[in-house]
Amino acid sequence: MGLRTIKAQRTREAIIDIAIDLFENQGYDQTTMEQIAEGAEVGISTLYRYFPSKELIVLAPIMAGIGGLAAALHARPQREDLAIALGHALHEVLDQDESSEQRLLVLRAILDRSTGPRARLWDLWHQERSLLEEAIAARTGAEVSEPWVAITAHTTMTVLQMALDQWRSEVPRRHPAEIADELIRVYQSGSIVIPRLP
Amino acid sequence: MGLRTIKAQRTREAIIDIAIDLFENQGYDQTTMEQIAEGAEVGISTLYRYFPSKELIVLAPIMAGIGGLAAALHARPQREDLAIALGHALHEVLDQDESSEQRLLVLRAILDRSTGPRARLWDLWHQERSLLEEAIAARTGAEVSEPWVAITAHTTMTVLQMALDQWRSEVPRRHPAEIADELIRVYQSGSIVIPRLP
DNA sequence: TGTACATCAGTGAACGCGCGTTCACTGATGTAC
DNA sequence: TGTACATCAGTGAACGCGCGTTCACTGATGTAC
Repeated sequence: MGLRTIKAQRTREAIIDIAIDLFENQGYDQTTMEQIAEGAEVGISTLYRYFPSKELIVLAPIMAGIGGLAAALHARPQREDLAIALGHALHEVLDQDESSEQRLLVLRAILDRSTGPRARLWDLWHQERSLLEEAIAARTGAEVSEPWVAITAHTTMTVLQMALDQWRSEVPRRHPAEIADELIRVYQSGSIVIPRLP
Repeated sequence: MGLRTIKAQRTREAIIDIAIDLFENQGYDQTTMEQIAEGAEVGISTLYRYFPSKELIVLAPIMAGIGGLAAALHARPQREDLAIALGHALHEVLDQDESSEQRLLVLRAILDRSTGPRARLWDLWHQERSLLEEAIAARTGAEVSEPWVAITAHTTMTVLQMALDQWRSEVPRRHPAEIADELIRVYQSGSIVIPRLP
């Protein structure tokens, strides 16, 4: 990697770091792009070279971590059973190193307090689910329109989401993947209450 | 109801009608509050008397229809089995008259094309799920933190969401509640693929 | 190793834009007597 | 039934604000020879 690229990465990191810092301390809405630029010691126009919008400064690092579930499924060997492959994919996405875990916590705390980006995050989740549906269909040869495909995708995303939610609220924290396993066991126990026909 | 109230409702309806019309024909982002005010023949400040933001003009009618699942559950008799009560609640929320169904279709089409309000809608869904968790916990005496409560709420919301998604894509359209019933049957058949422990 | 040129990160200043707020005001509707 | 007052929908015009865009430019890094 050339020096130019390294410097560019440093700038990008600097922007994210200072932005998260400001968002955390004075709130997302109260932080202006001007302040971020000032803090990162770059011009405002440089900000927009790296991030097309203010929202994406917060969301990019989150999606780098959480997104990619569909990709993880694609990467599993073809002959592997779908349910098992989904389990592996979940684990891969939930395996984060310590430092990104810390950052994730801060980011989610910021999002909880700012509707705009939080809502945008849900939108990205929905896009990811859509991708997952396609990946499931592609792997099994099923049509995306078949109900079970959507149900499987929904359920998998639910496990992912619940695992992270649970993980955030725990003290002391277990590993997210561990929590996901527990949830999967609850599902498999068959004791789930779901709506019944009236 | 007094004349004053009636007139106010008319104004509110006029605003929504013209706004939806404009959003549909020229796009949400391309429509300004000024145009809406002009079309509804009121001042801009009047707009903000009825809707705190541009987004809520689109979302208010949607949430009036879809929201209220938690409330519907609360309204079910206490002694009724939870699963059955959830089934009823779903039906009540999905039972719409013909005209609101039509409007719902237009609204969702608008949302599909405009990230901002669509994302906000997901956020409202999440809030509704949160309310549903509380309602479930309250009814059963369970703690909100118990995993099965969250799973049940998630699953119920999923059925609701999938029913509406499926309904939107069908030609000819069945009744949404009918589709929900079919989904419930798929769930109960036990043939759902969910992630398995690796 | 040096030179000439290409590429690209970063600049900075100006600007358009539309959302949402504010406020003192008008006039119709509602109510108390 | 009439009068005096209270309430509240609607006005309109001005404004703050910050996001995102634009563009011609600089200077460091990269590359071809």
